[in-house]
Amino acid sequence: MTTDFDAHELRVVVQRLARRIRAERSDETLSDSQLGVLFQLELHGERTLGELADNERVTPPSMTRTVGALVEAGFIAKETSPTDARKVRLTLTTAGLAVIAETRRQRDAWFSQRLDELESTERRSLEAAANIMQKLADS
Amino acid sequence: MTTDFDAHELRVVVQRLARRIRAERSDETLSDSQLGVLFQLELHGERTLGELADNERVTPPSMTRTVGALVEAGFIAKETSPTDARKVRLTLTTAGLAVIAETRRQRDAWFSQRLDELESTERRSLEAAANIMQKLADS
DNA sequence: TATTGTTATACTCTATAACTATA
DNA sequence: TATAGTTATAGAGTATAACAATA
Repeated sequence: MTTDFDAHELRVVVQRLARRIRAERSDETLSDSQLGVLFQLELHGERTLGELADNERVTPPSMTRTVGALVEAGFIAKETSPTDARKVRLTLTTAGLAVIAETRRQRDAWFSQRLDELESTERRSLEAAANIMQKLADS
Repeated sequence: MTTDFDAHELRVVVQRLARRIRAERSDETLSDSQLGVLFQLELHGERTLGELADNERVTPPSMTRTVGALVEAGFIAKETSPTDARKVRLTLTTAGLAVIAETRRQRDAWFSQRLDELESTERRSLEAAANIMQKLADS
């Protein structure tokens, strides 16, 4: 079919672009797993340790360690759940919110700049493709 | 401007899709760094240890270890450079070529399947965007 | 002397197994 | 008994520092 194109080529370019974006993070104070936890908490407001471990696909012992570092750094708060004393309730602190905002700002900065350099038709192409890629990522 | 859209949204979806593709690799016998070396050797034919370390952005001691594992597994061959005895010349073996082909096949399989489920207009959108993303990744 | 790669050692992140506290 | 989380311990992967071999 004439409209078909190479799945391989698209896959590779998506992975390459993701690596390029990732390399742009200049502030290296937090590991990927630590950032993942902060973004989870931003999304959900509060989470238990087990929920975070499931979401990030790591084991509970790993999450205990990751959470411990974030508590020590002052980015998240940890307290026993009021309804079930086995559980721990984790929430973002003000400092945690700030570090998320700053990380996002850094990551977006490079990308925004590149987008600004494109033709408007190219931006529209990307906008249309973004929705389709969202579907692919969710499947 | 009405044609502008959120750089943040596009960045996130690219990263999410890349993670999704990556998660699809079912054969977990090789680490990411090991696979990176094999793909480098496929691209360049032969490399020295230092060249591989630079390309993969790791230190020479790390690359010594990675290369050692690949030599032991039989995927690459290691010999002293004929022109400079300080250097080691690394090349792919037949088994190395095979494992690259299989990895690529696995990664493409999931993605091809998802693309087949799209409308042809959606595929055309992605095709157009792929070229633009290539430019972005190269910038 | 400078360069290429290796060895020694340590740190980070992750895992499994065994344990404690609570339901 | 089952569940939530922690502690003990080990295995990858990476780094810096010190070293050996070669240019």
